[in-house]
Amino acid sequence: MPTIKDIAREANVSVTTVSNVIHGKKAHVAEETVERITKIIEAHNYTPNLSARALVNKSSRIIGVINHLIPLQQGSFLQDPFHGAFIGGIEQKLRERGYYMMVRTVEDEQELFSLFQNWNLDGVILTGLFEDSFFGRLIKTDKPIVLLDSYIKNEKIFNVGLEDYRGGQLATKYLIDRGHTNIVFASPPIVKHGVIDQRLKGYTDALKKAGIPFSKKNIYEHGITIDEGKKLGYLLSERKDITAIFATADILAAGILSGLQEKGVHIPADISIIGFDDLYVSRLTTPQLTTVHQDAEEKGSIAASMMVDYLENKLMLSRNVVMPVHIVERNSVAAPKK
Amino acid sequence: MPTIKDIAREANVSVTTVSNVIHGKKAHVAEETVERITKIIEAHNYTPNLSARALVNKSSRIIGVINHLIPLQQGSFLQDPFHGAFIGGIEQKLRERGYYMMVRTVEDEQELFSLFQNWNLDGVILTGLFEDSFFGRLIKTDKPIVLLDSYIKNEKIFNVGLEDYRGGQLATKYLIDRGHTNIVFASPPIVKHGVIDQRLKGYTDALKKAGIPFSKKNIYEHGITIDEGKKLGYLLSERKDITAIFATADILAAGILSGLQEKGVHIPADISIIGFDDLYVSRLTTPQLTTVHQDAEEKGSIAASMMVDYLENKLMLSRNVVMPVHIVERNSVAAPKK
DNA sequence: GCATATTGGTTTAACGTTAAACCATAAAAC
DNA sequence: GTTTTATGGTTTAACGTTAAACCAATATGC
Repeated sequence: MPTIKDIAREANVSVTTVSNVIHGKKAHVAEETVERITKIIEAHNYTPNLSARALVNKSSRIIGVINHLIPLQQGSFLQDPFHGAFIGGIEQKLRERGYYMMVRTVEDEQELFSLFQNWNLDGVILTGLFEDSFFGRLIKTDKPIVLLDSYIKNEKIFNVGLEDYRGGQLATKYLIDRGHTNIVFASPPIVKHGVIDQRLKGYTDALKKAGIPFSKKNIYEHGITIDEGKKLGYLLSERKDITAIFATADILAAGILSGLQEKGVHIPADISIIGFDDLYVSRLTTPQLTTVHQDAEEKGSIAASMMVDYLENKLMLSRNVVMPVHIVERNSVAAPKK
Repeated sequence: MPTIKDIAREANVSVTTVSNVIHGKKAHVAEETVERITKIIEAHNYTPNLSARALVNKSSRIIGVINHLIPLQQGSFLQDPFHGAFIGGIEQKLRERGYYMMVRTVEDEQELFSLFQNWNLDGVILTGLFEDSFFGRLIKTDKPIVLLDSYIKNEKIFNVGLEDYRGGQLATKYLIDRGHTNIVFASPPIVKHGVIDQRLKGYTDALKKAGIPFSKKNIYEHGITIDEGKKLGYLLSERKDITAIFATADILAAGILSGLQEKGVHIPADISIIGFDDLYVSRLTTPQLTTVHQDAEEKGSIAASMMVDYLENKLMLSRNVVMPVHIVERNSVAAPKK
């Protein structure tokens, strides 16, 4: 409630002097005055109005966490556990470093840019799919942009990604090493230059290395919900030739698992499944899912750190962090029946 | 990038006239002028600076979505699927109605109040546990406060809650109706006047109605993670006397299920389990969980609607929405063995 | 034909903060 | 003993927006 003017009045100084105290500019204010003002500030629990600050500084300490609405998306992106964890990681780190977070979905570049300008955002962390043109005006502002899992390459844009290719390879090799040769690749729709695309490359390369022919019949693109997974499970229960499934999302894997089980298929005895993500989902199924681990929360934390490090001119580790993956062995994979 | 001044200059009018056009105050501006200015605004993609607006209006159109950090909480509250869905519901509704969302964790009343004042927040939606004193200063501002699942009663505070008592009763009765008499109540720590407290009352009352004696030995308070649930599952596998478990969170139920199964207990043949929440978690386990359904996303949506309705002087349905629960029957409950 | 509305604006101050430029007074320099 | 430099401030303008108060020209009332 009190403003800098109230503090100034009570201390019998100008607002500039109070402002100087707040910003620790000791050059122009006597030690004694600093103390006096500090006490008054504390007594009134005064904290500066941030809208006013944003206005004059053209910087708000707000980071926009933005999701690009994709056509088929239903519900908020926050409901998906991966994004929940990711944004959770961002929230914690931003708070720790004294920044604020505005979460929003946008439909197009104009909406993104307006949001950015109107709130004097200090940077944006973006999730979803974008084309280069999406950033045109944003880049010119020289404010930091961090993308999640993007394969767009641009000097001015940061990225926090994952070893998707390696993950795909690892998962496939894991199955091959256990004797599987007829492996289904189940995924949400494959978008050029997207993460799934990379995982698919890992899959095909792993097959190639093992001398196993690639079959288009083994690629299934599906919606990424439990129910869609289940349907796919029913479908796959008809495929007597396959012995293993690589699902590029745990939630999908869980659905498939459940669909197969309903049709009397035993996992992993009849069919093995390996997932991707290692959200807590993967420990809920019976059998628990063997899966490729990634740390969504850590991704968020790193995205926020990159942002703030840049804003504060700190040394940045990298402009393109690629998080490692590893396989977590649980109980959904076994050797194929003879 | 352009400001209202730029628009005014180009249209050869004062900024007030532009402002009037923006706000649709036709009283003082000629139809022809409105059109001319509108065109210029559109040509430049001009949108008003919201920090400046917030400053003069003392209102930002930002709603704070605030979590009160509880001592033992690890990680961000966003990671928990219930909160993810809840906040997802808020996000969608606020966007739909032209508001912004600032998500943040606070440690104490001072932090909450400063955040509120400094950003000229239009209202706050709070999750977590609070005492009345937490709202003292906030209430005086007459801005809307919406609480999630709170049993604090205060004329000035809105609430979006759940039929927790009825849920507890329903779940317990469901088990009793199927022949169970020795029923464990498993929950996170029971806080006075909290949701769990209500569910517990529902449990005890259902027992009483059925003439089943209440036994303190059947109450287990535990951490609310899969691993904690699992441990509890191990523990409960020793209790040869019990035939059913009512877990007041699906995530806990899932953990218990898994712990019991590891010890060779068959669900539901040996022990029945009923959960609470009906997050998608409950469809992932084998067997799938029978559970008390609630709609977290809808709760968020309603919380946001109450907020905005109040801000816009719309008729509000209620200041204390209590969402209904119902039981979703799946496969984790059966009659006890003779 | 003079007072009164109406129409279509403009001027001015304010919101709370920051920062550049300015200004006394006292101490130091030579 | 005048000039220079610290020290410890203050004054002023600015950020982009809104809204109350003002004003001139024309139309209307009787």
